[in-house]
Amino acid sequence: MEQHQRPLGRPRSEDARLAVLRAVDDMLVAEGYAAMTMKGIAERAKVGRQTVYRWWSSKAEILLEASAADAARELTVTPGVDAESDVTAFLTALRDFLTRSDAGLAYRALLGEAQHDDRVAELLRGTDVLGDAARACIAGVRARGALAGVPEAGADLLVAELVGPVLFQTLVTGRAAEPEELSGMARRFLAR
Amino acid sequence: MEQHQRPLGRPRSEDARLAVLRAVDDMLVAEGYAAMTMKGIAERAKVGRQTVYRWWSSKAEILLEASAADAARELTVTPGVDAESDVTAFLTALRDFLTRSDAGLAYRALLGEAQHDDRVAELLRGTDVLGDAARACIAGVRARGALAGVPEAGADLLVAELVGPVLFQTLVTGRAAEPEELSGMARRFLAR
DNA sequence: TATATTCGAGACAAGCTGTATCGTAATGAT
DNA sequence: ATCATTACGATACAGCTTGTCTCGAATATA
Repeated sequence: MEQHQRPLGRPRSEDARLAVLRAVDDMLVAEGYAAMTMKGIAERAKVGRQTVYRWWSSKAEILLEASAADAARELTVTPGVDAESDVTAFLTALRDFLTRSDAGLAYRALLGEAQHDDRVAELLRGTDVLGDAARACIAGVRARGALAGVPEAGADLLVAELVGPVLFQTLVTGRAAEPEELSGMARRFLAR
Repeated sequence: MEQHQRPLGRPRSEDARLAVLRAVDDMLVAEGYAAMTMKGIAERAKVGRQTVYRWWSSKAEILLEASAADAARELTVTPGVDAESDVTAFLTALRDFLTRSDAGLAYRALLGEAQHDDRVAELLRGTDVLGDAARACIAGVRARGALAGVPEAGADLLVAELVGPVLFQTLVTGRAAEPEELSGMARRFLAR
């Protein structure tokens, strides 16, 4: 009866996969998203061009795979002394992610591409790092008794009000929020 | 002494200029930003390719010129009965702009491009339609006596907290805010 | 008339795209 | 051991866009 637990033929090369992910990571920082090409990625990874196209259909897809894990890790905040400090810590992590981190640079590039490519938009909604991290933060402070008067129903709205201001500052003004601004946002967020 | 009030040589063709702006507007809706090319724009406008490059250096620049005036107009809100209704009206206009309007589609494409092209980022900050409109809204409600306890100093922060949530919903979740959500945002914004 | 600048049109080299094909390598089935 | 199947790196290929350059013609000023 033996069904193939492994598919037929030569197995996918893990070396090639990692080389491609690595190349994309490096090139994003070194040359920027716009200058990155599928051809350049293959050459930098020392990999056949067809091998890239076989497993990914766009540079956005590669970049997402290369940065999603880092993004989630950088946005995970360990609980502190109280709800307000937790929210402040999350907003600080969010600011650092969006303005300083390589994974954040990748996320911004992907979010940008999503604005004029529906396939990338879908892709990005499949792994909503920002939303997931924000929801985790909100669940944490709820477990502490904060936001008691706020119904669970409007969870998406809460996420938007928590993440939106910092996202706006990064995306449109290009300015990183100051610590006092972040703690102010956290205080007002919890005082609703 | 007669200094040239008009520069020497054949003057720029206004017909060609308008034809290019028109072509970009049409193509954005018909084919999307990604499919738009400088070559395609010139052909659609029935204009020489060099003529396009002579006056604009990228499709982003053309698109900004083609949509900035519409954007500013769509984000201008006439004062209503009180501060809260004014803010709600602004947020509603912002939502409609970002999710339904052609000019908003252009703005999202430009903001997206700005995330991986520094020249577009600079360009966009030169004419900050979202920020200007938000500041106008805030100045309006301040003239009504609202936000009295909030110092003028943190104006940028106010703009971010006003615009951020709706921008987040549009850009990352792709969802248009409900009217109750918008009025809730307006109420909380004024209650700080 | 002479000069200067723009116009539409198109040539041109360079680069990327996505697919196809080559011979080779690695794995499972018989 | 041999075969079938799939992935591998490498490369060729047509099609497209890019940005620059050139051409003759048009339209303005001096």
